[in-house]
Amino acid sequence: MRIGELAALVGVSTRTVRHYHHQGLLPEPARRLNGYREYELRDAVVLARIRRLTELGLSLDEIRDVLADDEGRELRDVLLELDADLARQQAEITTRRDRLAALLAATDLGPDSAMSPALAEVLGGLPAGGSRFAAFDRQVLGLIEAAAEPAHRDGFTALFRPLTEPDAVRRGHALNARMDELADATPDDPRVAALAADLAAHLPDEMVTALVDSLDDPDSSHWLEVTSRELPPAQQAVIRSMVELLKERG
Amino acid sequence: MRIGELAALVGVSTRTVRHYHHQGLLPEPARRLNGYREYELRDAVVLARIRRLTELGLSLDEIRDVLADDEGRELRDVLLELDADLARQQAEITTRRDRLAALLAATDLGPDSAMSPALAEVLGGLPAGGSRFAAFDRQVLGLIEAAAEPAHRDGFTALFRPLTEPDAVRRGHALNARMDELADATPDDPRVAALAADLAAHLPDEMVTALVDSLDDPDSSHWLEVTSRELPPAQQAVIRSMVELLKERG
DNA sequence: GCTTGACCTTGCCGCAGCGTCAACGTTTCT
DNA sequence: AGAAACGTTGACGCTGCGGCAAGGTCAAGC
Repeated sequence: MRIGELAALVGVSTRTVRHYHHQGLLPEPARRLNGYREYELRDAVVLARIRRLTELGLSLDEIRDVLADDEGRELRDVLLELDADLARQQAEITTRRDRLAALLAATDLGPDSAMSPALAEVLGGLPAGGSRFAAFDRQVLGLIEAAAEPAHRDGFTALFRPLTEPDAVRRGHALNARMDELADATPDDPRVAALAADLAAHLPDEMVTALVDSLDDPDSSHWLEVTSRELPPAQQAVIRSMVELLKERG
Repeated sequence: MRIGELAALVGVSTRTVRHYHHQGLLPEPARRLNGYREYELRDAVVLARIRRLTELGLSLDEIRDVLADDEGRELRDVLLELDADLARQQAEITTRRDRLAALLAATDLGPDSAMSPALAEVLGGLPAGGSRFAAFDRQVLGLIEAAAEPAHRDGFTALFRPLTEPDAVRRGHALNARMDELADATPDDPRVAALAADLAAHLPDEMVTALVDSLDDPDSSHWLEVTSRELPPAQQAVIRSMVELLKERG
């Protein structure tokens, strides 16, 4: 048998057969005088076994090990491990499809497409008008939703609750406006402390504890610092001051 | 923000961020005087969106298209297509796990590990003794099981039925022995025609039709020729003769 | 004898999505 | 001043082959 016949017999390409030779999976057969490889039925049997194992999802390395260890319990171990891996993949795909479905449902509703339904609702409550600070809110909320660890997500989302709860939208509008007014102020402006106090006052206790817990993690406090870094100084001062107040409460 | 901060914020490596720049997914930000990239919050938001889409399973190319087409129905189309793809993958993994389970169950039973339970049973019925031809049977059955198209599998497996059915094992033993006797005979030996007739006589009609159908396909008849090629001439003659008899019956 | 076409040979590039050096400059802390 | 921890570009490595290049070989038909 020449390589083309072997390949057709088993249902692979000649390129695949040569690849298996190169990887040491299938031993190189004898050559004819002209250099052609000359296969026997045994080679086809081995090749077919290799194919069956690859179709099950084993890597070529694993198959080489299995074939080398000559039919022992090695195969069982590899197969069990593979099954566990496949189970993991199944669960992963299910998760992804669930998120996809949620995302598709959200795109049917509104333009805030690439976010979770919960966040889209929150953003819908944010005043869309000319507030500069509301735009900042949106960016940070989007980041938290997409990137923060789930453990910290609740704490940080809490920071924005006073601006976004349904019966607080108008109050949130006012708070954002007061932030906007501080764009050109200095950090020692008296309105800074006043606004920080008002923001802190609107946070319910359980959210404060979640937030304070998050801030214990150095990664998270760095998160807060980096995101607020491009705000004007007075606005940064508001946030720092508010966080201090919350830490005292927690 | 420098690249390390950005990466930590979103939860990726700096290598990943640079890779996205290189692929045109994330625009290159302004540089500081020393050449360092200087990021803003907007970049983190975009990066986080890219991550969410990759985690859903979109390719970087697709994500680039989606981001470019700026939130249109493009996204919906891609997501729907992706969901279909994931559904396909799920089905595929389920199939593989089913086969894995069958294979694991088989390895619990006997040493003929990498074959289906049905085939393992058949092989168990084959005489294991010194018959050279029985060894050939094993090889070809293994090949058929693993490699032949399912459509042709039944036809070819049929060829071996007379040797392997439970109440025919002893007869099979005899037939194999008669094949062995022909190892050094010439194709015109009278025992060739006799053995071919006996083999053909033991095939039930429905198997004959399946086999003859398979032989209409040029691929399949080539299959038969290649596998028998390394047999001694008289044994090849038996098979050719038997196939002729079967064609007349079908 | 010559061409044509279907085989075969080796060898190297390409793919996706980064990880992982290498070889070097910058900033920051001590 | 030196070390640690950043940053820069660039190039190779991984999987499982597909595809191409640049030939050599062989059977059939003119």
